Amino acid sequence: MNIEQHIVAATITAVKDLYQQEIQENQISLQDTRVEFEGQITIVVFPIVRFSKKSPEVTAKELGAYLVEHVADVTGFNVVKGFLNLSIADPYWLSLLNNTLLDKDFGTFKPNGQKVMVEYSSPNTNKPLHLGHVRNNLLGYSVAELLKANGYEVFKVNLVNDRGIHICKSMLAWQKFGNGETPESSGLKGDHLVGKYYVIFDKEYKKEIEALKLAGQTEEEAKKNSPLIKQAQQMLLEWEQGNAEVLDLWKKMNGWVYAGFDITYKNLGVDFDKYYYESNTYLLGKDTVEEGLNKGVFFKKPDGSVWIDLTEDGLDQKLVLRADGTSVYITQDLGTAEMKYDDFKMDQSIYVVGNEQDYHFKVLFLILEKMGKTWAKGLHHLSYGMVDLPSGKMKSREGTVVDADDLIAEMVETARQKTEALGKTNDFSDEEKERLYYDIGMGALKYFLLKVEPKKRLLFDPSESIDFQGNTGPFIQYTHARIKSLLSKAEYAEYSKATEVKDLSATELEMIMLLSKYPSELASAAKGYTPATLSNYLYEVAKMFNKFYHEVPPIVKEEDASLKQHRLNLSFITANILKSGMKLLGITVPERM
RNA sequence: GCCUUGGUAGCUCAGUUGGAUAGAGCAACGGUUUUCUAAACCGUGGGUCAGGGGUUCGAAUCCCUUCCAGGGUACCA
Repeated sequence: MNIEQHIVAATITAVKDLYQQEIQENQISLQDTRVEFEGQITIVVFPIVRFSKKSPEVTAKELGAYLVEHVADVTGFNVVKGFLNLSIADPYWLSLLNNTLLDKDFGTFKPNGQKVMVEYSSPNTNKPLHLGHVRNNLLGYSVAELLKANGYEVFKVNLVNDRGIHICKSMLAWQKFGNGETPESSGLKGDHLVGKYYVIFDKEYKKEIEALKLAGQTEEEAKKNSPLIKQAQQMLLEWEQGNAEVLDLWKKMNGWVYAGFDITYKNLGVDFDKYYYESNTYLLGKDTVEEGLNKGVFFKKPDGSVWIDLTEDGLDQKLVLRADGTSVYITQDLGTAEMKYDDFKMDQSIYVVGNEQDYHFKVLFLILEKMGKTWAKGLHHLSYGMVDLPSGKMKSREGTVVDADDLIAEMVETARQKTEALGKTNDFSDEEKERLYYDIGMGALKYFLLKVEPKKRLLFDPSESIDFQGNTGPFIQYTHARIKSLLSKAEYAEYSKATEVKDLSATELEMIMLLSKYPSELASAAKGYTPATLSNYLYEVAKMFNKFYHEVPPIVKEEDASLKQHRLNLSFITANILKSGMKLLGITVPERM
């Protein structure tokens, strides 16, 4: 039992002894004591007043006296309005540091036997990745790692959208205007080359629409009648019929894209346990529709189209199969969900997809539940906000996107400039330097994106570079490197208890309290599927260490061996938390920088 | 129209099951290096928590309402 649990238990018996009343555990509210008051743990007494039938101040005083008498580590108290501030003796915190924080298993969780799938990235193979995809990838990766750290068995899955009319657009444009251009001949990364033709298609398509409009057609007619769009549709049809020429082109161009994606994924540091391809799954779901019809979950309209009526759930009627028997988006998602479950039998399945699809997933999950799929309750849409530019939305077709590869290169370059300006890497080898600039640049980028709550939209201004100071990745990386340097200068070999230490400074005490929260931070980050809370926690830890480091005399020169060991122990656990926590964000912390 | 998510300092963001005087960073201004890495530390200024109403001992947080912004809205994904 930790001190909080002792206090809660003692408060329950106190209410019994003092007021002859039964209070429930969840009615007792504990919080950290604000720094301006004495004490470490505060009981909010307002909820207890209805049991004591006395004023908040009197209740607090009686309870405080009771706790000092009955709980060993509570050594004093003071009352400010309705708040009972408890002082906990230093030996308790020292023992917490020596026995809990420095335990080898601190901050780790045992396997919990649960399986969870995280589907993320899920790119289209007609264009390169942009900043929006970067947010998706980092979020998915980090959430997967967080779940792993919490004891789940995790499967990372990438469902690649490799077919459809948009893919045919790139293919058609390349065929017509490409003159056989290849990544080799152009020097372009494969995904960028394909993306170039996607943009060309759109440009030519718009030209045709304009021409048709001049010839008297409406916008709508022109969009339908443009020869290019008709050819693209024809190509899609041929693809579905297995036309060898079309399939060859499709394979060739997708191959270019995958080679490009591999590089971007590697730079982002993300990985997958399994890839699914829509070219293999797009026909799935028709059996599910049949099953739903038999179960009476769906109904057929006179034209033959199949629907579900969700009006009783506050939603609309939703089409699940076209009258001609072909699939819509949700048809294949129904089938794919089933297939994924058959493959992995997971307890939870998380879809990392932007908030523009909130409605789609609400419907998808509801349908599966109505069909009686027991696993449907484990499905979760991790919805995140769009990344906007000051000018508004990013649009691939119009070229107003922040390209992922460009951004990564810029971040690394900025890291190089800033680091060299500080002159700290003069004794680094070239290889070490490159590695460091990459780690710092990516640290800045990843932290920038992950520290914001997923569901909030995110504003990125390309004209302002991402910070390297303050609440940033590099600040935390720097703090880690600083500790590592300290430990090595002090020839800190390994942890041993510093039993002679009797007193703690205010900052040391605060540090111990903060560090002890690491496991619960990991748990709540995983529970809420949000790396943002962990990010902000790690920032607090780094900030606290820098304060400690600054106000304490040089530890390396400390003559009191036990005090020195104690301070190094504190530094050591701080570095461990920063390193392992940042790793869950996908960020590498350098040993020196 | 309807559904949904947001709105907190000049900017970017925190803010726990409702708890004490709403916090950080950036930007601005001032200070700190004969002391273990100054990507750091300390300080100053900066707020109608979008507006209004309600519930409560207590509301940025819960409820109602208005405004603003994003997203969705029956055969795109």
